[in-house]
Amino acid sequence: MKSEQAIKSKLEEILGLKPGAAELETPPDKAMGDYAFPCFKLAKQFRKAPNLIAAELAEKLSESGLSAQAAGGYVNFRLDRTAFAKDVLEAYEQAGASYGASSEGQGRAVCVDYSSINIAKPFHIGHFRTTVIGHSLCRIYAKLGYKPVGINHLGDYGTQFGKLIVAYKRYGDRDAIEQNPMIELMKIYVRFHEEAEKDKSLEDEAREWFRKIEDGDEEAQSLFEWFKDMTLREVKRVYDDLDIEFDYYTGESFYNDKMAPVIGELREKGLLELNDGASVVDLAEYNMPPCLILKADGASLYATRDLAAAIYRKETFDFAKSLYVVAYQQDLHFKQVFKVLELIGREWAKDMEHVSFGMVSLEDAALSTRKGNVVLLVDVMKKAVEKAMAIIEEKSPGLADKETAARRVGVGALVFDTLSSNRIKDISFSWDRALNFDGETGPYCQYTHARACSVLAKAEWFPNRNAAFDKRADCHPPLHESPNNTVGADGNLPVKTDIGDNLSDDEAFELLRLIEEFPGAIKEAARKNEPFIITRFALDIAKAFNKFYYEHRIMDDDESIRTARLRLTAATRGVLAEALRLIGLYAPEKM
RNA sequence: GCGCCUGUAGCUCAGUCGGAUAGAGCAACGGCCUUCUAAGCCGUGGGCCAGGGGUUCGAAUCCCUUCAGGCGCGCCA
Repeated sequence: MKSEQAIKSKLEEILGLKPGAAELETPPDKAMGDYAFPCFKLAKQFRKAPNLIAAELAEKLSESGLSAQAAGGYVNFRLDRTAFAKDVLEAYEQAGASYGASSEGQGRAVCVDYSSINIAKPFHIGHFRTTVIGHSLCRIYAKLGYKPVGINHLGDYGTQFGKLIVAYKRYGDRDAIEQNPMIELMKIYVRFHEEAEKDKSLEDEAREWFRKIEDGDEEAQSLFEWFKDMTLREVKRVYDDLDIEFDYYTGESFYNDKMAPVIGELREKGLLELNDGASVVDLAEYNMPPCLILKADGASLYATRDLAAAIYRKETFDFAKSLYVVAYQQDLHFKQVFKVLELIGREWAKDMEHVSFGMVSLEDAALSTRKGNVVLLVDVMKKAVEKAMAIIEEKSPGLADKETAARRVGVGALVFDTLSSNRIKDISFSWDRALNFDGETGPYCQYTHARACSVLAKAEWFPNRNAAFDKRADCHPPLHESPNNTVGADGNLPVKTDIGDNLSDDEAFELLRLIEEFPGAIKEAARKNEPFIITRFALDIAKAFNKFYYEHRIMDDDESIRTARLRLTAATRGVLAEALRLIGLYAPEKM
């Protein structure tokens, strides 16, 4: 029996079930078989004990040449591993760069609103989650044939900037701020809040300055632009290290002149009602508090801006999906916004999704810029890279371009750590965990990749070995830049060798099974908007490879064994590199 | 008060559509480098799946309920 699908079809045929009805499971112990079919549900239908059904089924299946065995109420199957190995490797080698890719997106846009930093606020570890989740989703959707549109919805609007100007004019030192913008701006911002406790007039002053920004006052405007420039300059360094590029930096202020139509439409459709002077959309019918659209003084609010932004994005990109990678504190806000869109007849409201995630806390205290209780991302990155460098100096002193390797491994550890549990879970930031390079970590996966590369290099099997490759020898590029189905760029290596039963051992089989599962894992990650599925996959395949590597000598003296194992190594390496790329990690060739 | 989310090993977390004996990593302890990278591999110990009821042949998983924690609930974003 070659594949899971073939087993299912046969079962359905014998039992007279409709296609797709038979579900297979994986037995708890490999010795039992590769797939299992539980017969308990059939007991009622056939009025027979499950173990009897299993026994009869196993007999019938065996008659038709399958390796089926009854065990209690289960029928266990063993695959024809030789044929399976051939199928999986050929599928991979044929697809090459596009293995796991699909065209289901048909080039349609998926808007991903993520990272969305605040101007003049430091990039702290709390922002890291939205940044890496959003980035990974962009790559996953691109893999499935969508066109991701990465939007950094800047927090560039609000009285906070009035406060900052007041703080700057009172306590700011231009040179100090130029030297170390985010830290210094944070300091004066914190000081503003301390002083404002004592002197309420500061708040009024701040509101006045904010009004001046909006009115286009020259001094206010230029100060604001200065804050914005410094923030973007600093944050782009972080994005460079993470290999992130945004398509748009259209922030909140971008929608200032785009809210009138939607407000008008709400009013026209009779959805807007006055309540204590404010204009709201009542959502009691949907078990939600009212959605505030306009303040009593007529000013717009957060929701107003998001409604305008949603409509703008639909009109501009005609998205298939529009995602908001924002912490779960805003669950209600997005529910309200989506509902209001539905109420004004935007049927595409169903295509919007709040990709919410848990809070990041610091030693049991919430992160708060205002209180100055932050861990800056640049500091964490710096420490991680230093640690990676120290390990490289110790273990691979001869490595070329150690700086790049250290940066990729150090940053990779942080990204991987952030993507290594379900989005919804809260995270308590821990230096120990973030800087751990052992066990289920990014460096572990990267190390495994480098190990595989090392074997392939030794066999002179490295894909695409050429001058360009040598220049970037520190770090392997994504799979799509380096299709490794071109095994033997030297042109003298056999690709279509007969695998025979050289890959029928448990360790090779586990790897083949994972390679086969990769395309499904990508789809599931997209369906759930959960990059963690890919993180888990990367760990699984890395573990399986290390086990394989330990149990079997890849560079065996026997040529047919060696070739088969090298093909498996090449495929594993390619899939692992691609999995890492999908969650935003580089896969170094050496480390 | 109301709503949403979370609760699995000392710690951090997996656990698919309800399936066989609940799995990893960290930390602790003990093994494995003259063979392809030891950032690795193997082993040992560690569990009332928060508690209680129910549905089911079968529940960590579904339903009800209690408890604990987090978040949100009109003029911030």
